[in-house]
Amino acid sequence: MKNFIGTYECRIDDKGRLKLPSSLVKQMGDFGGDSFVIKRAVFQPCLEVYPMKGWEQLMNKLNGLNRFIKKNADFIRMFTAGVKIVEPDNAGRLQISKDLTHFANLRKEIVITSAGELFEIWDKEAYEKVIATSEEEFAKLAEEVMGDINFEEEEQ
Amino acid sequence: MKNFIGTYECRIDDKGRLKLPSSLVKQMGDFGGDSFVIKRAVFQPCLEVYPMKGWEQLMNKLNGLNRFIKKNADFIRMFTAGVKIVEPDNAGRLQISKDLTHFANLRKEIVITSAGELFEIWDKEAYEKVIATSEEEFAKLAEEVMGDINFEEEEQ
DNA sequence: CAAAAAGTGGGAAAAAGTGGGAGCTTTTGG
DNA sequence: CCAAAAGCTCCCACTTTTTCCCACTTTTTG
Repeated sequence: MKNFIGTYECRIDDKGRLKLPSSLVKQMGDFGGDSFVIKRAVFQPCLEVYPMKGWEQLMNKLNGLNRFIKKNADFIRMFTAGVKIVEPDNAGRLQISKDLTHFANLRKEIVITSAGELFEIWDKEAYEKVIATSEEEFAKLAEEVMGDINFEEEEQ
Repeated sequence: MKNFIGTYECRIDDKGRLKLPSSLVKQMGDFGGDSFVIKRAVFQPCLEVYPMKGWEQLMNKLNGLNRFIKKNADFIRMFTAGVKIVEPDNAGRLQISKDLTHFANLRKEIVITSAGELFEIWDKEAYEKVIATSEEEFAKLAEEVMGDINFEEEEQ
């Protein structure tokens, strides 16, 4: 499965159009189809953009959940709240709807950061704040998250 | 896996292009492919350059993480902060983007230092400062980091 | 010392980024 | 239910930045 690579700085114009860096536009072309899904992120005040295909796979997983269990139904409803389909215009811009802009606190300066099969859209200020989290915290995270991964079994 | 060897001094021109020492360019050729990933280092104000192949292996590991666990998502974001794809032009220069230049405080004089499967790019002044760290501290580090490694069972 | 390699600089073409108008659709408020 | 306003889309044109290429200077090597 393809992955997005890169962090980019860009901006939103007065009409709410986010100019995607052309490198990202090129990468998006590799995902087959112009359509993408944009939605609120779960843990942070930012937006997530999924290639349609990846989104469908994710939804298939969600649909496997038993909706007769209340918390499953609740989760699905919340997870899919505010989902929109978008596609870049021919100048490589994404129209971001008002409610999403508001949710993620997007102003002029934006940071786009890739995260594997999706990318995130941040207000620059908020992004830098999150990234500037203390080194100790990152070190701790690194150990917790990566500590179990075995780097020996490199299958080149 | 190949490793980079050496420390080099070089400079950035007015257009933000970093001339790589030709010895390094030769080494880079051995990593298969012209593409490299350049990113912010996490613990130091310098940049790191990965051969694309090594980067992809690393990212494959990260992509195995479950992003519905918050600390995983946070870790991925922090680790991939400031990532860009670069490749040397045919004069052996790397274009360093504005934001990365700013992050690492790069001015004219640069030091490149290899660190195994990646190399680091430092502003010369900052580098000298870090290196000037007291010898005792280095000695202590050496014990902590290398003390447990068994040098006997080297295969090949 | 000559020739080759390494390092530097700059200009022009191409690509990326920016802005705005016109018209259609949706929402809001009376 | 209608009118006005706001939101969105599509299109075109202009400005800025980046990329690519070429040519010159400096250093190294035999």
